[in-house]
Amino acid sequence: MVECNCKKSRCLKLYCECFAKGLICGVDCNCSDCHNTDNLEELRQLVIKETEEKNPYAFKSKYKQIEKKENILHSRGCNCSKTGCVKKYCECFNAGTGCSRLCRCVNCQNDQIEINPGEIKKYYDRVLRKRRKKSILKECIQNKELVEQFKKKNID
DNA sequence: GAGTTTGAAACT
DNA sequence: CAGTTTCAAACTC
Repeated sequence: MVECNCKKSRCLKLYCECFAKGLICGVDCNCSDCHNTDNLEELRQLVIKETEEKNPYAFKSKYKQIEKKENILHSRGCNCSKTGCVKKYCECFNAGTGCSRLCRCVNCQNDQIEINPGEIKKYYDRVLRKRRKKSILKECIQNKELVEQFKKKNID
């Protein structure tokens, strides 16, 4: 069960675990000012679209099955510098998998997953973060009436 | 439970 | 692009 405790993201950023998994926030969430809801579906879809424009992999799984191996690979790698990748702060460790050449971690004490040099490109999801001039979420934060307009659209 | 630490996501 | 800030979860006490 995915649940979140977001206070500031309105649950429409990837910081929100529900949103990041493509889910609407549920009854178990303890979020504040949540905009990741059924009655704001249209706004939600717009933000999802924007997020995907910035990063096409945003809603794709970060975890890939390696061919002919049991291991799962974190396709973007981690960047841990302080925890040795042996705490749940590390997305690889948290997923119960090892680090690999895709990671840029320091003093890694996690298990290592071997990938052939030639396979690196195949597994690596290059995250290009395009900058946006305006985001619909930002507009909503600045102009609450916009949110109300989105809500009304769903009442009909 | 309150406060701190961490690294992904977001931003400049 | 690199450096910085924001964020919510992981962690500590």
